Amino acid sequence: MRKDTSTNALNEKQIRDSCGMAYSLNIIGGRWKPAILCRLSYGLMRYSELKKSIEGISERMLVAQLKELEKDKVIERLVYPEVPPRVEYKLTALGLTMKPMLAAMSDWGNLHRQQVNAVDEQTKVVY
Amino acid sequence: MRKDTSTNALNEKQIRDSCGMAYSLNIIGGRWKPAILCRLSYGLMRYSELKKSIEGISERMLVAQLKELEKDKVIERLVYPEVPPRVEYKLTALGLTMKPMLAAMSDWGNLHRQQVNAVDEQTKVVY
DNA sequence: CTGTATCCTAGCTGATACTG
DNA sequence: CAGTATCAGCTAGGATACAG
Repeated sequence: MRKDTSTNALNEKQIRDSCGMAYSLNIIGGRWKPAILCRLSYGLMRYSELKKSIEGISERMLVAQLKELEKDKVIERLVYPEVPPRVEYKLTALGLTMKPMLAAMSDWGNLHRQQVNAVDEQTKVVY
Repeated sequence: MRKDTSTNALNEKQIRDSCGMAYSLNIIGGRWKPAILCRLSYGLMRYSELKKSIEGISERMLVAQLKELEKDKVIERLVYPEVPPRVEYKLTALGLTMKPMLAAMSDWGNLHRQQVNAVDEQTKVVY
């Protein structure tokens, strides 16, 4: 394995890392999945709770994202055959393994957001 | 702070977490930024090296993503007024603080990808 | 070598209405 | 309550040619 040219040379590990990251993004990326996963990381919630808590999401998108997450086996759908119907969503065992990653992402985001606010806008804090 | 109803109740921390995560995704999300950040996390690279190492990316997208990352202050653009021109990209101090998050994401992705391969396809391993 | 400029497509996303 | 169905718009992304 040659040390190669002047600057940074590609190696297999970097390629794999990039693939892994892209793979994670495929699952947790997009506009709504972070919000869903974050909420479910605190415990199970039912459909209507998710819908109410995630401001601006349409039913169409909520259902679509939940389905994808279910397909990827990170969340689980629990249907109770009652009237009125009740459906709950929760992280699977695999989903729970994402918590460190999710935590790292929200931590960095919150920290950086604060810094940006502090530098650029001084007082503007939006939650 | 009431304990609220039957299942999981929203609280301020969850909202913030979700925002932080979405904020991170705004910066590192998309199809190409993970690949770029992963490579630069190992050290500086010049434009042509990035282009060559990231298979399938067009010049248009590479430039666009690099510009966004620069605007977000996570990478830095170093221009050497030479002939032929040379431009290098590297993580900023802020960009370096992302490394734990990036590592968490690539680790989880690689691990989960292996599991999926192991369960669903036995032998198929694509890098 | 390091980009711009132009045009084009596909799929994500939103709004709304409807159903078991 | 927990979804489906349909239509339409936007924008991220891709192909190609050109420029400093």
